Amino acid sequence: MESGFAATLKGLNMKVTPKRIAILEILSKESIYLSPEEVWQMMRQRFKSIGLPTVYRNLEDLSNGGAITKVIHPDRKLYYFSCGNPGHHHHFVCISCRRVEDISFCGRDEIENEVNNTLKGKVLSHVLQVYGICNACINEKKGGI
Amino acid sequence: MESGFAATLKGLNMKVTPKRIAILEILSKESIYLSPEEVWQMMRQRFKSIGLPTVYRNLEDLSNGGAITKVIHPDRKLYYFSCGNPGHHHHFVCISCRRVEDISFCGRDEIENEVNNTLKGKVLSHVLQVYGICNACINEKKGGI
DNA sequence: GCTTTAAATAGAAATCATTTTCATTTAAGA
DNA sequence: TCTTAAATGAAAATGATTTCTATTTAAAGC
Repeated sequence: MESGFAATLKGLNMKVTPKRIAILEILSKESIYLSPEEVWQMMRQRFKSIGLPTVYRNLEDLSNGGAITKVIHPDRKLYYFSCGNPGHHHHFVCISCRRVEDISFCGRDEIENEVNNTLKGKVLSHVLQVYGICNACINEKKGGI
Repeated sequence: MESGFAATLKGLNMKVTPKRIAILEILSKESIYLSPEEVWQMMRQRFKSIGLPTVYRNLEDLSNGGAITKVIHPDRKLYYFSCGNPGHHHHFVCISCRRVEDISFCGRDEIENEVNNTLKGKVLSHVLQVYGICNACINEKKGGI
């Protein structure tokens, strides 16, 4: 039997390569978002030869395919994380530890209504992302570390 | 009497310079978002000597002060527009003509509830932006240009 | 108005995240 | 296995954005 990651790649019509599997493994083990550079550093522990462009390319392709997700970050750099939830939804990002959690609130209907009826326009997409402090970081601070 | 732009700058404790006034004038005349480069090109028509870094710095400072607003753009580059609405609100961005319009829907209460009660975290901020086609662009297409 | 001084600016250069190029390797279907 | 398009490594390029430093300027006090 093959790893679920191989099936994921096949589902995206991407060739199943060891490096792509490894990228998916690395991201799925983390509950936080990572930069391409950080993924690359972790890949370098597994592969004697691995180029940073390969990491950039694969992260981009996996993201476009929906296997991983981009974070909207104020510094406008690229960050990715693995999100198992396949449906449309949004994320809570902890600014202290980088943890990403799903939120179910969306507001698509209200947005659709307002754009259709008030602006007389048409909605194509929307982004919603919440920044804050996650439960673990709140408790850590309470405990005084 | 002085332009409202001068008052805006004073309110931000920024010196009132002709270039800052011009940047505010340029952005407030547009209903679309502009890149720093585009603002610079327009500034060069007014000033014989104007550096691109000056435009970048002032756009950044004006944005931090709340006098102008950044667009969240998929290409991760900087874009700014002038938004007179001082309260917390979000924007509809036309992907056809770059027009930016206010939307009143926010969802802050629902988000706050979900993060507090379900994730047991704390909300610090959130971003919401809607992409679509504005009324003018819809009608333009209907007319067949 | 004239001085003073911190802030703003120009111009040039640096930064550096990201992308491109191209030669080589590899996955996977015939 | 053989074939071929796709994936990759390494090096180089790109280009938006930022930094540096000398010069200019806004504006507060005289």
